[in-house]
Order: sequence, then C-alpha cells, then structure tokens
Amino acid sequence: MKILTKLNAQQRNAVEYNAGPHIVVAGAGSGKTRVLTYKIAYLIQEGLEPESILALTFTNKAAREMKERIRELIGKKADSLWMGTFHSIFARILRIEATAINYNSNFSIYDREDSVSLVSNILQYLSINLENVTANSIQHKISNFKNHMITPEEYSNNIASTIAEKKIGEVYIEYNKRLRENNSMDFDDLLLKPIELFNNNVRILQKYKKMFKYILVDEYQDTNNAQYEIVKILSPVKDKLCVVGDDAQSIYGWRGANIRNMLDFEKDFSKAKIFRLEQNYRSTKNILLAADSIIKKNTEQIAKTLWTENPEGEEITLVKCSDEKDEAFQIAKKIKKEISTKKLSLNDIAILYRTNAQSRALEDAFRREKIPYKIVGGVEFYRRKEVKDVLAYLRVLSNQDDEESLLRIMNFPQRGIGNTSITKMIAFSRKLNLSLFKTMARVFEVIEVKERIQKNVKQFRILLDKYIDLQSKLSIGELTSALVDELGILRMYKEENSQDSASRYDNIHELLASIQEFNKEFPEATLEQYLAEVSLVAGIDQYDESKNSITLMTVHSAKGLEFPVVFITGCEEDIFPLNPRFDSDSKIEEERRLFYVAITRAMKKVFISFARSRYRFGEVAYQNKSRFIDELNPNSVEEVIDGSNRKSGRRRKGDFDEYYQESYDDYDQEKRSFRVGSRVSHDIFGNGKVLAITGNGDTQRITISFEDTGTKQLLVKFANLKLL
DNA sequence: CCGTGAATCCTTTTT
DNA sequence: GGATTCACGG
Ligand SMILES: Nc1ncnc2c1ncn2[C@@H]1O[C@H](COP(=O)(O)OP(=O)(O)OP(=O)(O)O)[C@@H](O)[C@H]1O
Repeated sequence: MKILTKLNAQQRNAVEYNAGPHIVVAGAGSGKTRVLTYKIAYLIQEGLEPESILALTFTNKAAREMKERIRELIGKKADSLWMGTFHSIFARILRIEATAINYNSNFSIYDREDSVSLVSNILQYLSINLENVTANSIQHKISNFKNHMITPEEYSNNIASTIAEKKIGEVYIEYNKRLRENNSMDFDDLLLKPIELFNNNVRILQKYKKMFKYILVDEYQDTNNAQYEIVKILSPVKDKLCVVGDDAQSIYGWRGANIRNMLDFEKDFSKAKIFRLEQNYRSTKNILLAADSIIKKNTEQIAKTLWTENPEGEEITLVKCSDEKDEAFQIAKKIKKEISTKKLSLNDIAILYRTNAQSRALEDAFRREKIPYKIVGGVEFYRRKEVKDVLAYLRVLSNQDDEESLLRIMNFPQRGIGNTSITKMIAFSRKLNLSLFKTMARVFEVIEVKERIQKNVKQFRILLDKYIDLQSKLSIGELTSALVDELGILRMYKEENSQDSASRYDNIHELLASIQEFNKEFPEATLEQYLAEVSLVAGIDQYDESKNSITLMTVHSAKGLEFPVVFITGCEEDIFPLNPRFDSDSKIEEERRLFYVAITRAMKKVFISFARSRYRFGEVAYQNKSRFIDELNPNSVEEVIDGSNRKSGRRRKGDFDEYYQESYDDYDQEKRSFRVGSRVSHDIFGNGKVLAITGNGDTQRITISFEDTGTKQLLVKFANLKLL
C-alpha cells in the first residue's frame, strides 16, 4: 500500500486499525494530523465512499488543507468528503433539517457582536440595570451556559440564587426566545441544536447514522460537552470512530472545552483502543527539551514520550527589553539577522503573542523597519463595521425576521429614522406580535411616529422589497453591487475624505470583490450560502501563505501550525500567563499549556522576549518576567548577553530582577518606597511581595502576591501598606 | 428628532 | 486605547 509507506510504524498501526473506537494520544509534532489525513485516504482507497466519512477539524483552514492533502493522495474523490469544523458541518445539516426544530432553513448566524447587541436590547426591554453587569458580560455568561449545556430553565430554576442571577436568567430566557423569533442562531446553538434535532427525531438521527459510516475528529482535546455529545450520538453503528489529540495542548477550557472528553475516552466508548505516537518530526532536540521542561510542571496530564532524530539545534534566545517598543525593535533586528545569516524566507518566521493588543507596537516597528508582515485575527475583515453593515443588508434580504440586522441598517446610511422612532415601532410590533419588518409596512398605524419619518420608513421598506424581489433575478454579486450603488455607500465614504473613510472605502471594494469571487466559484450559490460561509470564517482561515511576509498572531491562532523560527513575545507575568491574580490552578495550567503550544510551533529556533515596562490600558505598567521563563530547562536556553554596559558584560539568565531593580528608580522617583520585588505587609492580607505597580496618584494600583491569601490588586491610596 | 464631541467604562484567548 | 454613553447644539 503506497500510502502507508509515508508513515512510521506507530502511525501505520493507527491508520490500519479498524476494529472499533480508537484514540491517538500524542505530543506536539508527532504526526497526529498526518495520521488522520492518511487514514481518510486509506479508508477511501479500501473502498469506503467519501460521502460516508465525516471528518471534523478545529478550523476551516485545517479542513481545507487536509482535504487538499487527501486529494493529492487519492484524487478528486476527496471533494465529496464531509469535512469541516463542527460549526460549519452542523450548520449545513441544520439548514437541511431546519423545519424539524421549528426553524426556517434561511436562519441567520449571529456572531458575538450580534449576540451582545441582542442582549443589550433585551436589557433595555426588560428595564434591567445591574451594577457591574454589562451586555458584554451577560453574553459571555450565556455563551458559557450554552457551552456547558445549561438551558435557560435549568439556570433560572436550579442555579440562579442571587437577585442578579435571577435577572440574568430572565435575560437568558428572553435571549433564546428572540433568537427563535429572529430565525437566528448564535455560534453555540450550532452545536446545541443538532443534539436537540437528533434526540427528538429518531428518523433523522437514523438517516445520519446510516450516512456517516466513519467519524474522525482532530484536536479532540479542545471539544466541549456539546461536541462530545454530538459525536457520541452520531457515532456509527460499529463505532467506527477515530479521534486524535494532545491533552497538553488543550487551550480552550475558557470556552467550555473539556479535557475529560479525552481522558475519559476509554470509559465512554467501550473497547476503545489507544494509540501513541512518540517520534517528533518537527522540532530540534533543544526545543523538545524546553517544551518538556514546561509541560512537566503541570500536574494533570497523560504521560507521554517524545523523541526526535532531528539535530540538537540552537538554544532558545532570551531577549530582554526595556519596553514594548524596544521589544518590537529588537525583534525586527533579530528577524533581519536570521534572514540574512540563515537564508530564510519571511514566511519562515512567526511572531506570537498572548493578546491581540500586543500586535500594535510590533506592527509599528515592522512598518518602520520595512519588514513585510501579515496579521492573523484581530479585527477580522468580516467583522469590520462597514463590512458588517453591508452584510446586514444581505441578511435582511435573506431573512426578514433577523431583527438585529434590520436594526443595524434601519438608519444606515442615515435616512432620518432615529432612535425614538425605532423604539416606537418596536413597541408596536411587540404589542401586535409582529416582526419589525412587518411593522414597517404598517408604519402609518404607528401614530407616535412623525408623519415625515413614517414616509422615510415606508420608502426604506420599498427599497428592501425591491431587492428581496431581485434576489431571484440577479446573481449575488450583481445584487450586492446594485444595492451598494443605490445606497451610495462608496460615494459616502469617498466624500467623507478622512483616513478612516478611505480604508472603509477600500474594504467595501474588497467585500464586493470577494462576493464576485464566491459567485464565480459557485455560480448557483444563494445568498444564504454566501452568508453561512462568511459567518463562520475565522481569522486563521484567511491566512494567505502565498504572500511573502512574516506572520503575527496569537498563540491560540497558531495551534496546529509550524514555523522554522518562532518569536514568543511579551513573556511577562500578567501577560503570559495572563491575569494570574484571579487564579485557580486549572487556569495557570492552561496558560502553561498555551506556552507549550507556543514553543512547539517552532522547528529550528525560538526567541523569547520580555519587557520591563509596557504601555497597557493607557498607562505604563512595570512588568515582571514570566514564571515560564524560569521553568525552562537551563540547558535549553542560551546565556543572556546584556545589552547594557555592565562590568561583567556576560550575565546568566535569572538576574533579571536585579537588573530591573537598579533601573526602576529612574522611572518613579516619588514612589520609591514600594518597588517591584519589595516585601510589604497589609493589615488584613498579611505579608507579601510586590509584583507590579501601575498608574499614578489616587488611582495608582499595586499588585501583591500575599503569602497566605494569594495575589491581589489594591489601590495604594487605601491599602495602607508597610514596607518590610 | 438627529448628529457630534466629550466623558466614562472596560479591558483575553475564538468557532 | 477603544467603544459606548451622555449632553448639547442644530
Ligand atoms: N512519518 C513521517 N515522516 C515525515 N514527516 C512526518 C511524519 N509524520 C509527521 N511528519 C511531519 O511532522 C510535522 C508535524 O506533523 P503533524 O502536524 O501531523 O503533527 P501533530 O501531531 O498534528 O502536531 P500538533 O500536535 O502540533 O498539531 C509535519 O511537518 C509532518 O509533515
């Protein structure tokens, strides 16, 4: 079998196994994805129909690439595989079966922003105004409930205890009700509704169980309870199920991912077989040594062996910086040096960070130093305001019940329908139990709305009707161009003539081009299909490898990727690991896994940078080097050459605190008494060590790690601290 | 009633 | 630093 020759013995065993449920548990770079890819090719070659294979990946990009690899191995048959993310595959199935769960097949998919705006409208509608509770935080909570499969009723009746929680329960109930009324689903529904669908419709379940003769799941360590449930319900008659994952790379716990799915696989699927892969093909010995020294510090994990035939390789270089600008500049310098001395291409280099906000300083430096870069994630194209505005039009044309989208465009571009009028129309529509869209046609009955504005509404409704009608006559590309043209959106941005509006102008052009392109690829595609596609694109899906440039992204986005050279930036307490102050063990362990993921993206060389101070939330914060740096095996790390003029010149890593301390006074003459590293005492919390000081004057805050009570942030003004 | 500039809040990671 | 809310002038 030709396919199997590209695999080592352990990989081959996993690929050939066919007797029941099995799981491949293995460390980074050991070829888990490769096993899955080859297994699918192998199955097809052995005569299984590609239509009967369901393969679930974490990102659309991963699916696309896997499909491409399979096509290289076995040809066009790969095209009829069911391959995609959980979200996109089940959105597809939900559209087919929508009526069974009382939805229409043209339902809209709400992203986080849409959901927040819906929550915000509900808060107003129910006149709920809670201290310290924002629409944002409630949306967050609701998503969390859904990820843990807690229904609104369950939450309200059994979990909510405080008054605030009861109120949140009310919002949750109303939120789900509105989604249904809007013929819309949020991201989480795309995983919950299939469960509802299959549990309540045996015939539909049987249909899909019969259809999917083999199910394969990549990145199984990051599946949540709902995804587990889906796999469990659908798992084929003879348990032809293969999942692969690495518990040490589980980094989406905050989103409901449950490592237990992985740890309990043997219990959950009877006669499950475990396969292990132990040879790493990606990284140097040094990088594996460093990665291992990190992950060893976690208590909860499946023990794994990982070895490589690759050379020892270079040690990790620590880059000590004074602030985020210095960091960016030093990295730019290192990049140029790497490229010139090792004849690397820009594409070989990735810059990773913990939070998107960190990209700013890096971008500035790369622009100045003329290093071409591409950036993954951040504010994604399809989430930009101007793009979402146009998409909202398309969503209304496709689904008139989508009230959130309708509200978004009601007065965009400005047509003199203000908030007051909209509120009146909404009140009218609630009273008569009509959709807002239907109310628009009867706006003359809404007597509270001024006559002049009634006319505006009516005219707007006529415009929408016209395009709803045109849908069947024009291609989606033509339709959108005509609409954008009639709305005068491009003209509007052109006339505004600011830098901001110029980029909006470009983005609308780009959107139109992307629609045309989609149209060319799928000439028969409907508006719904286009919208479904764009609602589910992630930042990483738009990653364009053909452009010759370095890549900037979060560590989360880098999952599953590999680069010859990796820079891990901002390795400071409070950034990476982020927010250790509210910490539980499980959270710090997830941060540590994230750091492990970061290191293991590298094939040949890792740089780790950290800064003494950093501009954050509008003020300068003094930073401490990340605990993860100290956890690295010293043998895997190069001695630090200190840039400053010191007598000793050469210094070992680990003396950063001292270095820090000396220069600290330069920054803050007044507040000498407390400095990072100082030991202090507090009347209630006891003794502790200062981790960070931010801000000035009355708002100056101090972060202290107390011996007994953990890390706390206090206002210096009130803390009444004594220096020890 | 609408649009604009100032004030205020919040501030992870993402399918 | 960015988004959203608030107050005021048109
Ligand atoms: N048998 C093999 N022979 C040669 N190269 C291999 C082999 N197996 C895997 N590789 C290579 O090793 C690298 C890592 O493989 P892959 O991405 O499948 O690992 P993974 O276990 O999924 O990694 P991660 O856990 O980081 O996602 C890839 O470049 C792949 O081509």
